[in-house]
Amino acid sequence: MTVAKPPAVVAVVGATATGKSDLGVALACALDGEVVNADSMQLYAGMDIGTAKLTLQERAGVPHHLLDIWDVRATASVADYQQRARAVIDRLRATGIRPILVGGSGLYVRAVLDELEFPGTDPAVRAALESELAEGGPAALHARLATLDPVAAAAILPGNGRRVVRALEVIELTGSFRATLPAPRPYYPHLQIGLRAHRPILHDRIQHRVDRMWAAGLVEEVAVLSQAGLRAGVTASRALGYAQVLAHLDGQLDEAAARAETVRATRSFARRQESWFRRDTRTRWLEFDAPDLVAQARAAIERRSAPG
RNA sequence: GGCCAGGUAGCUCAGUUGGUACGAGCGUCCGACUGAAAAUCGGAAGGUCGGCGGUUCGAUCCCGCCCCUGGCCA
Repeated sequence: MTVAKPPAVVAVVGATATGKSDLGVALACALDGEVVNADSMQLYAGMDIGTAKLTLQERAGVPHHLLDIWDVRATASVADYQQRARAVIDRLRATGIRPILVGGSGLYVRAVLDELEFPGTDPAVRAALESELAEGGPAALHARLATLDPVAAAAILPGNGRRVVRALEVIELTGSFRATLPAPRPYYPHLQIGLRAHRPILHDRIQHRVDRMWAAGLVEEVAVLSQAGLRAGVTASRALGYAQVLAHLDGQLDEAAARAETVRATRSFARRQESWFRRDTRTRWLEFDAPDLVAQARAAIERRSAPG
């Protein structure tokens, strides 16, 4: 009687609008798996249309974990996500269920699949640094970082106030800050499948996706969330589509401009996603529109699982 | 048909009172990324300065003609 080994984690990553969610469901069905969300914005309850969250029907009976776990007013936290995602994955693997991690948030995926420990945070320290940033700009803070941790300072560009603030916060808490990602070391045995689309096609798909979001009532969704405190959330209020519609509701953009700006920003985001996942040489890239996409993915997974 | 404004990077526009375009924003391409990452920041490639002729040592900038765009007048 052999005890079944816990299944390796399969991750489906890539740029937005390449069909990750659908492939995730298909693989879950084929491999007796369940989907674990790795999309930072789908973690928010009520953000459905703008995050292209799969409907219950589209999930086809496959359990989806870690959707709708945060209130739109809450600030996102990779560390919190990491802990929750690993708890879910541990549970699934222990019962022989294949976890299919699906999402385009690079850091989130990385935080789950590989060794990565996030130093703590302190709201008071952070707030103080942020007000300093707002008043004096990033240069002064970066100069201070250079005296406290030259290595970190060298790795963070002087104009990047956001990262400089975080670095200084961590230094105040722990004495140093690691500003470069370590070489990946797997936390779980896993295979990362990347879906890829040629840029012009991807751009076209993004345009159509945004059109569909508008037709499906994104403006109304944002209006409702606005009542629920969306503006108070530093993360959710900046989400693609949501930020632009909020600007429109505030009269800063007309609706056409909000829509065009959403397309523009989403394309730009897709570029960053590709850049992130491309950097990870372990990613197994598949063409998003391959007729036998699911079969290709399964083959890759079987190869991964094969002994030797 | 006449008058006016304008034709400079893929787009929207700066600029040079004649001496190799300091261009900018956006787009495009690329990169970084450890508790906001759908965030944040950086780099690169793009121009025969509408066409033809003239003046000049030299013209994107001056002159002439032509073409195109927008507006006004007929």
